[in-house]
Amino acid sequence: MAGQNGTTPRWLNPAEMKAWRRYIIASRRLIEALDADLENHELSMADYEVLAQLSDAPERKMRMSELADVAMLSRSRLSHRIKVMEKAGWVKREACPIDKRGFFAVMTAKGLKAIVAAAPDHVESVRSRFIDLLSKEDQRVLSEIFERVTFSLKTNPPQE
Amino acid sequence: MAGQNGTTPRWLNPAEMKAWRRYIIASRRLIEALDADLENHELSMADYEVLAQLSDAPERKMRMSELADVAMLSRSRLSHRIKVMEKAGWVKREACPIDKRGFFAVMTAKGLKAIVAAAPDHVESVRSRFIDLLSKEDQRVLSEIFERVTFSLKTNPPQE
DNA sequence: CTCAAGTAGTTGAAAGTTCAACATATTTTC
DNA sequence: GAAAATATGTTGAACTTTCAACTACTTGAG
Repeated sequence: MAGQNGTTPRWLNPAEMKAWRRYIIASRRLIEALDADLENHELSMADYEVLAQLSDAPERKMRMSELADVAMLSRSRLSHRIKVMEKAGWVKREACPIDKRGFFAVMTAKGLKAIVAAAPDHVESVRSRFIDLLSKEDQRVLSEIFERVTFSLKTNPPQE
Repeated sequence: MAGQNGTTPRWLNPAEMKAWRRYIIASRRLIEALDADLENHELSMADYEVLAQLSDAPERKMRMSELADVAMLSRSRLSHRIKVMEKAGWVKREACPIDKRGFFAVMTAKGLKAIVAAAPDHVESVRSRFIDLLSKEDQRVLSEIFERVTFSLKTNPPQE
């Protein structure tokens, strides 16, 4: 765990504080904006991610737990969400014949249509609000930074 | 608004895609980890932010709507949250004598104790999971990037 | 002064998320 | 090959967040 011991805290100096606050605040606003942009297609970012992952999967279907992993949702959350998306007609469930515990989420034609309609706008949104603001060098630095962050989290995961 | 016109979409090239996905995925995991670290103090990031802002305010009190702004919460959400935090004994509400519509959220001694207890751990958590992974140059680049993002969002806000 | 418009904040209901418990099936172990 | 341990996925309840409506007050125009 982080901190927790009795040593004096290593507070952030001004440059560190600036980097941290700008990053965290801008990121929240960015996500908000991307979400708002997607609203035109009646999709949340999470729903978009689910559909995008399905559209890339072989036969446009994927086991629930794998889908939960790649879309970074808890199983429970995915299960609830798929129920809603099923009602909207974007996906359906299909029992797995090999593992009788398992289910596939399968994208429907309507779901495909929805993601195909949303994708260009979403990409344009990501581009104009983020990617286009980065130089090639910025892209490189950013990739490296967040690769390090991910690696470090893997090495030192929270909680037990 | 982004996209929405009939031109062919400017898809992301591999380097752009890598930068984007690493950033967005690592950021989500980072937030998760920071939240998990805070759980030892029975605080969410949002509650932490509210208490931190209050502890910096004159007399440790702030008008509801200002607090909502600086903590990046909707008024409604803050209102609900303050109700819970009041029950926990961290804050109380106080009517504003000048503007009779208004209320202050005021931090209690117990609230101060909670944030003072949590802050060192939280800072250590931010440090070890993020700041310590950045060189001075990384910090600088990051600050600039996200300053641009914020500026661009201000210039070109979502929705209407 | 008075009325219209705007601002502060709360509320309850709806929607979304988390949590723990559960049913069912598979895998492992002895 | 049975029993124990694990894995898949769902469920309902509790909690959180959003949304739209609302009250009460302030401000500004004429």
